[in-house]
Amino acid sequence: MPVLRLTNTLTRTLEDFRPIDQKGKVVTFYSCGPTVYDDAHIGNFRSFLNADVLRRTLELLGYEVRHVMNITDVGHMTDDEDADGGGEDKMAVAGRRIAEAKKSGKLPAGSDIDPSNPFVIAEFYAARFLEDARHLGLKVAIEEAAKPGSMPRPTRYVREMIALVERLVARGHAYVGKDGVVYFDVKSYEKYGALSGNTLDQLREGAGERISAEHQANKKHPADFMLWKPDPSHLMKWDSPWGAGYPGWHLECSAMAAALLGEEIDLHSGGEDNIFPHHECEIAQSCCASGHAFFARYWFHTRHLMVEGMKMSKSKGNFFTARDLFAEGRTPAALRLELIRSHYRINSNFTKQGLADCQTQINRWAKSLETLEAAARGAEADRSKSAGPFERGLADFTEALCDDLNVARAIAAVNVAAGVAAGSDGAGACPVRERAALLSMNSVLGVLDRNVPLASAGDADLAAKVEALLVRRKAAREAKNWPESDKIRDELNALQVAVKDGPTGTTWSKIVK
RNA sequence: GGCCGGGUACCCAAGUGGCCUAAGGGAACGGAUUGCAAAUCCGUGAUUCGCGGGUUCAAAUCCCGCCCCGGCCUCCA
Repeated sequence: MPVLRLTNTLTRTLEDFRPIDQKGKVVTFYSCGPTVYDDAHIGNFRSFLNADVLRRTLELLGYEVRHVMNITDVGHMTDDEDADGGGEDKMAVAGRRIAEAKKSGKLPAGSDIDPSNPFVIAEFYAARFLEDARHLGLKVAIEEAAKPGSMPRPTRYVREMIALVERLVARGHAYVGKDGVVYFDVKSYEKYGALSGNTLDQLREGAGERISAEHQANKKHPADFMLWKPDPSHLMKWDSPWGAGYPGWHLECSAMAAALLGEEIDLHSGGEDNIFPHHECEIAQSCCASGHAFFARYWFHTRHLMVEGMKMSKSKGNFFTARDLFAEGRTPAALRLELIRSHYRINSNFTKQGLADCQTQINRWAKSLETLEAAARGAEADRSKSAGPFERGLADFTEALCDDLNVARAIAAVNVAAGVAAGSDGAGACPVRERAALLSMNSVLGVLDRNVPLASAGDADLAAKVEALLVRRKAAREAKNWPESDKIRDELNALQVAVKDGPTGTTWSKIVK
C-alpha cells in the first residue's frame, strides 16, 4: 500500500501519514462543518469536499475511516465589535430573514417554520445542507442517514461541553472573570500558538482591533477566550454551574470529537480561516483537559475559493450557493469536480467556464464507463490478459493522490487512460478489470454517480412541449423539409433546449449557460 | 506592522535543479461526421514559466531585490 503524504499545518511540512491505530487500519477524522444559519455557499463546500476527497483517498488506500463532521446549530455572535460573545445571535438574524421571506411569500412551498424558534431555524438549514451535501457526494452526509452520530449537533452535547469546562477549571486552565464569564487561561498552556505561528506577544499587539478595552479588563490575558457565557437573556441558553447561558464557540469541536472519536484523533480539517483562533483554541482546550500531547496528529486546511478571479462576496454578485448552480441546470458532478480539481493548499479560482470544462471532462469519462459496462456485461475477470489503460492509470492516479492529494495529476491520469482506451491501444484489455479500475478512480473523484442535473419544477411541462416539437420536426425531416425542420430547431433553442441527432434517433437536453 | 500561501499559454491547472524545446482539460483553429447544425472523434497549440539581478556545466524550479494577488492576526470554509 503506498504511503499518503500530507502537509500538516501543525508542522508546516509534508509528512507520511501513519494512523494512531496499532494495526494501522482505523483512521479517526474530525471535520469542521457548517454553521446552519443560512445555506452553505460553494466556498464552504470546497472545504468540505476537500475533506471528503481526503477521506475517500484514505479508503482507496484501504483504511477504515471514522469520519465526523459537525453541524453547528448554536448561533454564536455576529457583532464584530464584541467578538468575545456579545452581539446579536446569528440564529436571531436568520429568524428575521425567514420572517421576511414568509411575509413576502418567498419561502419555499410546504415549509412552515417558526422564525422565533432558533432550534427550528437550525434544523431547517441543516436539512437543506444535508440535501446539498448528499447531491455533491459528501460521504459523511450520505452515511449520516444510517449513522446520525456522524454529523453531531452541538446543542445535543452541551452536557459534554460543561463537563469539559469543569475539567479545565479543576486543572487550573480556566477561571471565572470579573464579568462572570468562564475564560480559558492561555498562559497556562505553553504550546498556545503552535498551530497558527502566533505568539502571545504578537497577539497582545494584534491588529485585529475587534476587542474592546473594557472587555479585556475582565481577562488575565487579551488572548484568553470564552468557554461559557452566563446570559439568561440569550436566545439559546442552558443551565450550568456558572449560570444559565451558552458555550464558547471553540468548545463544541473539542467536546464532540472526544465524545465520538476519542481524546486523541488522527486528522482534523477545516478552512484556512479556522487555523486561528478556532483550531488553536480547540488544541489548547482538548490537550489541557485530556493531558495528551496531541489533540489531532495531522491538521488539514483548505485555502479559500475565489470566484471569477475575485474574492467571493454578495456585493460583487459572485456569490453562489450549491443550490443556485443546481437550479441553473449544472450537474452536481461538475460542481464537485470544479471545487476539488485544484490543490487544496492554493486559492482556487471558481469560474462558470471551469464548471463547463469539468462537465465536458466528466461526460467523456462517463462514455468510457458506458463502453466498459457494455463490454463487461456477463463477462468474468480474465487474469491472463495484461493490464489495460485504466488499470495502468490507477497506479499513477493513486500515486498522485498520495503526493499531498494532487487531484489535478490524478485527473490527468484518468484523461490519459480514457484517451488510450478510446484508441486502438485500448483493445484487448479485460473489460471487467478495466471497469473496476475506472470505478476505483471514481470512488475518490465521486462524479460518475451524480452526473445528472437535478429535476426542477416545470421540467414535466417543458418535456411535453419539447416532445411535441420533436414529433413535428421528425416528420419534416422525413419529408426532407429542411427549412421547416430548422425552424423547429430554432424554436427548441429558444426554449433553452439543445437537439442532438444521432444514428439511433434524436435526443435533447437543457442548455446550461 | 507580524505570520502564511500564490503569480506557468486566451481560461482552468500540473511540474520545485538535468528525463521540461513545460502534464492534463477547456476555448480557438483545421479535419472526420452531418441535409445544415449540435454533440462526438482526430489533429494543431507556451523555445517559455510576474519583473530585474545572481548561483550553477545546467533554473519555471535555488538565492537576493521589486511588483501584484489572496488568507489569518478573536464573524468567517
